[in-house]
Amino acid sequence: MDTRRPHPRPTMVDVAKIAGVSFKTVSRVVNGVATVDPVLADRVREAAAEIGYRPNQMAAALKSGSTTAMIGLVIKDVSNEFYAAITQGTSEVATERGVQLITACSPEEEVSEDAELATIFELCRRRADGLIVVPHSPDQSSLAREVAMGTPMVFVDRAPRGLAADSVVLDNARGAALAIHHLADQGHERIGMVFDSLAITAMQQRLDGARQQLRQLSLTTEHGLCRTGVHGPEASARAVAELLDRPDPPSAIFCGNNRATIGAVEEIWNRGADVAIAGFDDFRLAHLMPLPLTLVSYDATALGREAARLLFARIDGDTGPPRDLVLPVTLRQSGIRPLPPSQEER
Amino acid sequence: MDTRRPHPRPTMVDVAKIAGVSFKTVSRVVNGVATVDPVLADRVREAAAEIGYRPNQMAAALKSGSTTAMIGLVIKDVSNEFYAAITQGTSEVATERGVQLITACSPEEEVSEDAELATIFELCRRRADGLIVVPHSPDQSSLAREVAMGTPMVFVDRAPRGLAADSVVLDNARGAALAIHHLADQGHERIGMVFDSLAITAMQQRLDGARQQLRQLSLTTEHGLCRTGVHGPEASARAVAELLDRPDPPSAIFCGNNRATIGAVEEIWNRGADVAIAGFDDFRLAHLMPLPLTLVSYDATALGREAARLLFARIDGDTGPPRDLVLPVTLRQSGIRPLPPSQEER
DNA sequence: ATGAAAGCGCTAACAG
DNA sequence: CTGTTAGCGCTTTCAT
Repeated sequence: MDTRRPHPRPTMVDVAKIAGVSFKTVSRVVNGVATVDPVLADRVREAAAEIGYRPNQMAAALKSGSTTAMIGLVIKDVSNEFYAAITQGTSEVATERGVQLITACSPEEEVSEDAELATIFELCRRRADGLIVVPHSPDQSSLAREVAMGTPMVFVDRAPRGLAADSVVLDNARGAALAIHHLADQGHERIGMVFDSLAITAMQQRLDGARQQLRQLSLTTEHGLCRTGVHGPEASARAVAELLDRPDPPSAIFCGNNRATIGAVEEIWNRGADVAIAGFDDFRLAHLMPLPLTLVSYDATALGREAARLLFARIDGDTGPPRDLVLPVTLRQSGIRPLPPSQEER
Repeated sequence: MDTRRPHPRPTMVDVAKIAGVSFKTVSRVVNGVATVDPVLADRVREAAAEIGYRPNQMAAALKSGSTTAMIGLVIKDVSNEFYAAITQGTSEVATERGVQLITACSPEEEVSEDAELATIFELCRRRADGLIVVPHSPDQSSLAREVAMGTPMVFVDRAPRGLAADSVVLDNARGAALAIHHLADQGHERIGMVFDSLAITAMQQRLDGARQQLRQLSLTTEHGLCRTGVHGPEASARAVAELLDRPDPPSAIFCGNNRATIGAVEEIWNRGADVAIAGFDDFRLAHLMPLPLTLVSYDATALGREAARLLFARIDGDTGPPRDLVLPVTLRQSGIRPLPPSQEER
């Protein structure tokens, strides 16, 4: 492979030659050190502009103890609204600090534990100043050494296991409880539930929160009304169909995440059934869904933002005990009423 | 700032010391050079694993002519479905090549030309092997030097101006023409139009395509029926309201992008008006919109994927003339009928 | 205020 | 097959 560049990038030495100074003076000017003769500084800047000099950030970062001014973000899939929001939040804070974001997403549906580890190690090889990880592996203990060696990590949406590190998560149990409570308030006594895999901590917490609230309200928690391991809208639509086809169908459905909610909307709309829907996660266009929806809403961007803040605190030397931030959730009414012009409440 | 790391990252020398070899042998093992005594190689690997050695990729990339194995992606806002898809496509191809993606998004609504340039230069300073840019500035001529110095760039959604570089764009004019043609087929003779700022090339092309098709069909192109500079769903809803409040309202609306389409859906649904909607851009959940929709659809992920392919070809030394890839668009019916159980066509 | 020399962690000639 | 010697582009002592 011919790796010669047409016009190789100029270095400080090239600039120095043109400006007629030593390359150290160039370094000073580039770094904005004040103790440089203004005349020389101008000459250097001129020379730099003339040949299009761009300081090599990677070379600068090589000096030990210095920073690469990059942080890594390990997520599953940016095209997912939830991860995109996290990315956005992280990116905002990083940009404020002049830090670049390396986004490493694993496109595969099922991220293997090894793949996730490999991605994280790769980011360590690049000497990212820190990592924000939305973990999918059950255990993070193998990362302890990387953290100890100076790559702080913050975990999002799921606290780390086997590793003392910061995390930012949602108040999952409470959100689910709120939703169940609301449905019960509406008079529903048989509530069906649809959850993604319980291997996802958040999902387990939501299920727990919902179950506890059901018990507290003395409503049924029979197993037949609860589907788990439901992945994606299509699977959710099928699960909802099965629930509604039971001899004793639920009159309301609680969905563990937005994809499940969407599947439920599809199925219930297609049947024209009168079944109330509540779901965890808000989503864009929820307000235009053809059915009324009760959603557990929260600021997904804040997950990324807060994670970034925690991370930068660590990068800046904070050595306090791990912090677990729990972001609040609220209940929100969404969706539209089936008949456009009439504005009456249900 | 105390930048000491608790346990500084070990280097090749550290590994070499433990394995009792020269650090060059470590280098060979790490790089998988075959000509190493298997016994020594094993000892090196063992030592490396023992102390958690991670080769410093940045130091390796310092050697002239080598690559950083990172490419930059310059977009406006990942939380936008369109950009997220581009990111996803780019990421997939990059991952295949073992290349990391630096995502640089400008969170501001109005990205200044300078900010965009600064972002690109920053990525050059980091010596990204190449850049994928969704440009918002009107002119790219100031990037010529960076390209000449070895940072190839591929532009997405908009061809570069003042710079000979590859681009991947949509067949905007054709998509708009298709949509107009379809509306005309449905019997609509007065078609209103809502576009975002025409400074966005794609928007101008869509308008041009629509206008030409209208003329070809001998339909009205009166200025009062066409709104431009409409940014976001709310503005679009207002624009649509104005169009519908005219003494001679259109019976159909064509929207220049998905955000405009969403605004139109909101407004038309709220009024319960019988107005047909067509729009550029497909979007998730379009199939659950409460009104029938005709959408100009395309594979947004492919934009990123093809851009990445072009970029890697350049990185691999392709010096052919710039290529402009035009990705096809198709018309798709979406949305649902207002009354759930009845399946009759309109 | 400026420059010379050393070294960051690694790769790439060259020797041994 | 292995080790030595130079750099890569920059920052950081330490002199001048």
